[in-house]
Amino acid sequence: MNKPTPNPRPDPAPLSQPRMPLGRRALEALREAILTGRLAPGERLIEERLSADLGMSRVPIREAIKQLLAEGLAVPIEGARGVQVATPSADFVAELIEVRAVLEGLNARLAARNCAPGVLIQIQALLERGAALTQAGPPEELAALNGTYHRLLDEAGTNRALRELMRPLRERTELVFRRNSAERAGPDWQEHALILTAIAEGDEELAALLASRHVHRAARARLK
Amino acid sequence: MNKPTPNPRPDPAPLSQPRMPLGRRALEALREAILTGRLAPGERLIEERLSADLGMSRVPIREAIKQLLAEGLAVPIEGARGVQVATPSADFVAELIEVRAVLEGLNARLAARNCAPGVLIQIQALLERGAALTQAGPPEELAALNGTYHRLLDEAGTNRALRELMRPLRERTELVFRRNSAERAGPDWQEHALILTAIAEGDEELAALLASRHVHRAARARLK
DNA sequence: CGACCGATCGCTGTATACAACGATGGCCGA
DNA sequence: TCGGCCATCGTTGTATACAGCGATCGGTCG
Repeated sequence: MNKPTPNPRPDPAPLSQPRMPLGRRALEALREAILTGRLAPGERLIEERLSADLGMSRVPIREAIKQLLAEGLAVPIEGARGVQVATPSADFVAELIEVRAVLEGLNARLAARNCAPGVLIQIQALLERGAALTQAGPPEELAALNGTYHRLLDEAGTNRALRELMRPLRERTELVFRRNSAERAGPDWQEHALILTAIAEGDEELAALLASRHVHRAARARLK
Repeated sequence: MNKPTPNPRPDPAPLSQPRMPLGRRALEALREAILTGRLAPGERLIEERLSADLGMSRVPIREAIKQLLAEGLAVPIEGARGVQVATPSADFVAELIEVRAVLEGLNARLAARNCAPGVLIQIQALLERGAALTQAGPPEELAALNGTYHRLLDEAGTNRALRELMRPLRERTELVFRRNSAERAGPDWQEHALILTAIAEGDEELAALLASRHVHRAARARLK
């Protein structure tokens, strides 16, 4: 009964089902639960409870929670043991936005400088689909589209270090703005198109400025 | 009620904090080992071995290694299980520098805008001590001074989100540049003084520009 | 009736045990 | 002699067990 698998499975597994380590599955499950609000901000993350919910032992859960702490989606409970879903203060959100604006600006600048044309075309197509859905599209589809947009834009930036830093930043702001994101979708997509144009024309300065301003504007619009 | 400690207490090194959780102690020990080069870049991190070395079980070690992965000081081994100390390629270092330059620029800008005078005075004093040590000081003392400088500058920036991002970035570049850092100390300290002056005068633009350029220049000087 | 004090319990920190997977080296057959 | 297969082992993934700490609640004493 020899299972000859000398091949180191290059199968790009359909995320999170078959052969992925439990720790990673737990992480994705928890992250998704937090970002969709199924785990509300301030809610405590109890290892035992979560392990029962997800059908695994506490060990992978613990691992996932530690990762969430590193990403800033969860925070240690003030003055006690335990962890809860992050509830960033308004001050802290402002600080996050300031950093994110600068980094999105850098990313747009790098994209304008280095981006391969193929990626630009992909983004262009995505933007058109997004603009069409802006009016009547189901919210979760729009959110998914937004995620894809940012992933492509990261790729366009061609800076892995930057990519690593931006992902958690985006998730943290998403965690805060999730509720009021739908209504702002229209202006957002318009600005995205402008940024893309600047990138396509190789105008570093303009692309950086537009991207940076976009972050500030989008945040302000959702805060009032 | 006396403490019946059937627990064998092998703490011959009470130096590293009395009541700190083991996971944190492991993390600090490993981080320090990596940054000082006692764990060389490319060296594999074996849980069992490290747990024996540090006198604890694999669990806290595992936790620490996961954290190092999140910070980028360690990376998963390509195409196999296991983790090794990071060995950033020249390309990746360039990307790190680009990001760091932007963030140090932002930090200097924020410091110029918001910094409390008390912190400035502290940094001023530090710089003078550093300048004095530049010629003949022992290398590790200079390194410690440099660390203190950056911590104070972070505090001056008054942005926690930024602080969180910068620390691992600095450590990753430090990991690469460790060897050739001593000889560049002189010019570094001079530039530090210039940046501080700009901050003290509230000149955001200049402070940001100087800080950003300083990162690029220091990196270039260490790469040739 | 109120406040302090102690037992209980829920949860996390840590250790140990076991399973699974891949790598390595030796052995056998061609 | 060389190539392929098999046993073994090293290392990580996962589960379970236990200890310790803090919070909560009930009881007793002022």
